Amino acid sequence: MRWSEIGEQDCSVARTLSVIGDRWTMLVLREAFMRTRRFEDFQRNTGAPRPILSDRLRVLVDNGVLARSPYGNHPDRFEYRLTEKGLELYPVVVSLLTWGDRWMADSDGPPVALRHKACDRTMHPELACPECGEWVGARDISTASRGAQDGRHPRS
Amino acid sequence: MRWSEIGEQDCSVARTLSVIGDRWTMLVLREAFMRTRRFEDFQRNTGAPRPILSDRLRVLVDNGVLARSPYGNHPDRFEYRLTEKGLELYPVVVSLLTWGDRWMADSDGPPVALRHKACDRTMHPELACPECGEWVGARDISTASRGAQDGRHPRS
DNA sequence: TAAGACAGTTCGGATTCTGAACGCAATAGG
DNA sequence: CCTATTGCGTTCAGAATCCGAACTGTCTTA
Repeated sequence: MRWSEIGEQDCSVARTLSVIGDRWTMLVLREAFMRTRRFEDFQRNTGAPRPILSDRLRVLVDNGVLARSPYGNHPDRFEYRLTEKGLELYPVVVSLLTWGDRWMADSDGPPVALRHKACDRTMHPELACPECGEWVGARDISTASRGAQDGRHPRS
Repeated sequence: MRWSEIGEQDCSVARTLSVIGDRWTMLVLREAFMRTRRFEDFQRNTGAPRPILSDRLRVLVDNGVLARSPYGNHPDRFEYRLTEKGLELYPVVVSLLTWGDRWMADSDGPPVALRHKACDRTMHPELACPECGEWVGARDISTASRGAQDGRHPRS
């Protein structure tokens, strides 16, 4: 199977990756969450080659994760902002950051700290069950696939 | 900048991606969380080409995300299991799944449901602040970078 | 008038990916 | 005993991507 066909899998993880699973894309999103909006800034901060960045921004816009809107004129200039759909990728980016802080940090400690505005404390968000409020980890959850009687075998 | 140098950025997201940011790797992890352990099963379920899968498994093992242990003999056979380090990637995978369920589902609904064992309910975990217990989204958090006086410019 | 910022696009060599085939040991079937 | 079949990779060569450098084109600033 080709990478370009992964979105066809009957799996929400695969379908998500078909939009944001490319190399560099996640770094573009990191920047977007850090309020980067312009091409040059995305390029400088992510380090992505220009043709790649150009392509990734296009894909994200086509998929409604970023919105491209004009901000200057003569010559026309555009900025890229997260849409509501894009903002909901925050848990993905934060989870990557949290894991990196825990397992990949060097002796200087985490490069960036997260502060919860409401309680004014530094922290790493964790997953909890919205039904009962308990914290959840890998061992607290089981999966049930939609019936396989349709001949397909969903993965997740 | 080349993708292979991504881990050199002073950023926890980038360092995490240097381990799990390759194409196919996330699908391998999805399988690992669904209790897939053998090469053939990873291959069948992810659809990754064999040489790619072989490489990705090696990288994950080298980075301590998966453990490779013998389970048969003559010929030697090995299985791949998540380590503690690997299990902590659960929030990343669940977040991808949640976003896919919300934004990429087809008319059949989510292919797989998550059940919280403790309260026996179907749900999607959400992020909360471990300090105060409040639910948190992108707008509830601010970032503070380690001082830039060292000449480096951490991204996150 | 010249230089620089900005937002891309074009080009071609360098990397990666990918499907098909192979290797090699054991096991199952006839 | 001979022949699949399963399992776990590796090898190979053509195809697809990547990526650095250079270029385009329009304004702004010196």
